[in-house]
Amino acid sequence: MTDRTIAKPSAPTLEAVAAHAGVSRATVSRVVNNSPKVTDEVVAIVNAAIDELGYVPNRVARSLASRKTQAIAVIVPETASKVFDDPFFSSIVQGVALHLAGTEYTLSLLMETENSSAKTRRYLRGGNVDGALIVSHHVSDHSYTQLGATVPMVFAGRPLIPEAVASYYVDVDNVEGARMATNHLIELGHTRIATIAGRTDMPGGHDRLAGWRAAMAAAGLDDSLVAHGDFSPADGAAAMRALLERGEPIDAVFSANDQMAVGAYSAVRSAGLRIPDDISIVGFDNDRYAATASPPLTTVDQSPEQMGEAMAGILLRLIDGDETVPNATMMPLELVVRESTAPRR
Amino acid sequence: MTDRTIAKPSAPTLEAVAAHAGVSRATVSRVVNNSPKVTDEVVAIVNAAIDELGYVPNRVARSLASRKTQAIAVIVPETASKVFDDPFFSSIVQGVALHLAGTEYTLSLLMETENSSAKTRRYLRGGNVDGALIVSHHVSDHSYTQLGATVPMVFAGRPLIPEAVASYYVDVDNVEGARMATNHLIELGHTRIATIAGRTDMPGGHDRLAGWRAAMAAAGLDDSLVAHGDFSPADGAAAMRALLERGEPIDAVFSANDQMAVGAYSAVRSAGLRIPDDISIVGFDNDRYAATASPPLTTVDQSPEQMGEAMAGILLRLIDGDETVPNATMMPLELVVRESTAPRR
DNA sequence: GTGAAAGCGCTAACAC
DNA sequence: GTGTTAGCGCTTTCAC
Repeated sequence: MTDRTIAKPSAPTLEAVAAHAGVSRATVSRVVNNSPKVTDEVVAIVNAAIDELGYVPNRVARSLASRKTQAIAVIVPETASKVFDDPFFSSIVQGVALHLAGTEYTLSLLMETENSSAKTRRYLRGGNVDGALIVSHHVSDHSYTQLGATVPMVFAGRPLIPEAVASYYVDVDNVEGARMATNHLIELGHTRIATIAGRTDMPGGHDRLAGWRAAMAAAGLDDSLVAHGDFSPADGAAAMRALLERGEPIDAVFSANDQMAVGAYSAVRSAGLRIPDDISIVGFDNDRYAATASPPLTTVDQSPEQMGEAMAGILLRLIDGDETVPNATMMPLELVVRESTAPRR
Repeated sequence: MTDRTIAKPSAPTLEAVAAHAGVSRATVSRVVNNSPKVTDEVVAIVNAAIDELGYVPNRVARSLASRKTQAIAVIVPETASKVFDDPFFSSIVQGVALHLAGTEYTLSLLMETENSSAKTRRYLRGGNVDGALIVSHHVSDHSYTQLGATVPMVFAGRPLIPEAVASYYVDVDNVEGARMATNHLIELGHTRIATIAGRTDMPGGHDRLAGWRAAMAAAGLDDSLVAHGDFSPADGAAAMRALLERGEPIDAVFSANDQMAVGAYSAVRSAGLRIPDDISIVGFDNDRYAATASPPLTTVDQSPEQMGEAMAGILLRLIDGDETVPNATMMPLELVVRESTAPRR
């Protein structure tokens, strides 16, 4: 086999392969696309020609003709540093990458820059990709929804705006997760359970507070111990301090996310109290703050990586024209019990 | 004017704009591409038609005709989790994204998966992108070098294999950085300076050891205190332990990276010694381990973000056919003095 | 300055 | 099964 793969200046075209193999371009195209209706013999000849010439199909030409790009975009309307530092985002992208690895699709990562929203829209409408995944904490970014009619897309998280009802999204049942976390505390015998809630204008913040309320109500407990924060450790510390300063007894806390829970740790300690001996704490997210906290934080695991995988899977089905895809897909949530919670003394 | 912009299933084409504006397709194309040779009047008419129709050029068709994709790939032959967890990788990608934000280029992120090396090669040769950035710690991945003839590419880090001499890369002067770090220790009055070297089959490991040797030799100091590790904290601890067990006096240590330096911290303490009182330690990389270590680690900052920006800039010049781009571009290195180093007592 | 026409490299009917 | 013939939507000479 003359395997002379000399680096030619211009890549060989399908036409060159056809000539070399003595068949038509259509046949070469069929072979390249694994069409079943080609003689094994011809397939062999064509493949030999392909190898000999080192032919690689031009994806752009292919895309133009087939109207498929075999690429999807992951749009994260956040700065690059945020995207890489926030484990939620990075895990989702990881999940997407994982799912795509088993396919022929490639991934384009679009992050927000100054006013790149317009740039992103043009990108989406310019036929660069077959579909898009929108990942954001900000509800407002469901504004991309309108483009859903042009190109299939799947969102991470439930849309808050009503116009987006018809959009596709993958989410976790935050209400249920918060309920699980709170019930865990209740089962341990705690009765004075506070919550450090997040911003309620975000679906997650809103629903987690609702879940806590639901669990408290179901157990007939007082649900007045509420403080709010914006999901950062500093906010968690401040919220915990505020809770403690009320002077009312508190034997457990449910925090809307791990970062605030870890912030609460320091406030609890500054008050001379121990975790979990005096106060049990449960977080939400199971991010890296949770596992490395001391003591390790009991939390609700939402596996953003699985979420990313699910999003990619759904998008691909949408691209394939699957009409049976449900608008909402809920991911399972799991309580991870660690050492920050203990039975009431 | 019959301005019925009803949401058509298929996007308006350049042809539709031409018809709407009463000009030829060529003229519309010229307007879209800001050609100077079009009357202001005509430009206005065409732009009006574009707005009215909500026309967005199809990038794929454009790419096929112009033979430019306006996209570059960032290839990181590592698993997605590694890419996102290792600050070196994520910072480079951030830098690239930053640079690209000011251009019309988009970024495709390709991470390694099982046997995706072949997939990546096809991607590169398939005309998906105008150029590629290869970011890896593994020298072997300079194997992509051969493709450099097909599509422009820029590597992060100097190639170790000789065949790659003609490739483009951005790197830091590791020898100089190690020398700076070591000289800092020497200037503080230390004389028994050990080094925890990395793997010498990696350019960084090799050169940092060489820099330490050079500085020690220049100062006429003994350069026998050498231990090796594979860049992890555990390796750093083991290496430090080995150094200490020699029983020879040591008053300072230069570690080939921050992670090993932090590992050395624990070994030093287990031996009942204090940092920097008994032993001064300098790291390399200025990653997040360095800043959060206690005491904060004096280290050499290599700013991978700037490196990413530089790589993107160089690649774009290469794509533009700039013949004056040098093969090697060295990024400045800076010593960040923190509290892990102190004058000899 | 503007238009006509010829592709870019491939896929997709439609014949044979 | 295989070849023929049109395009996909745009850029780009080349005339005018």
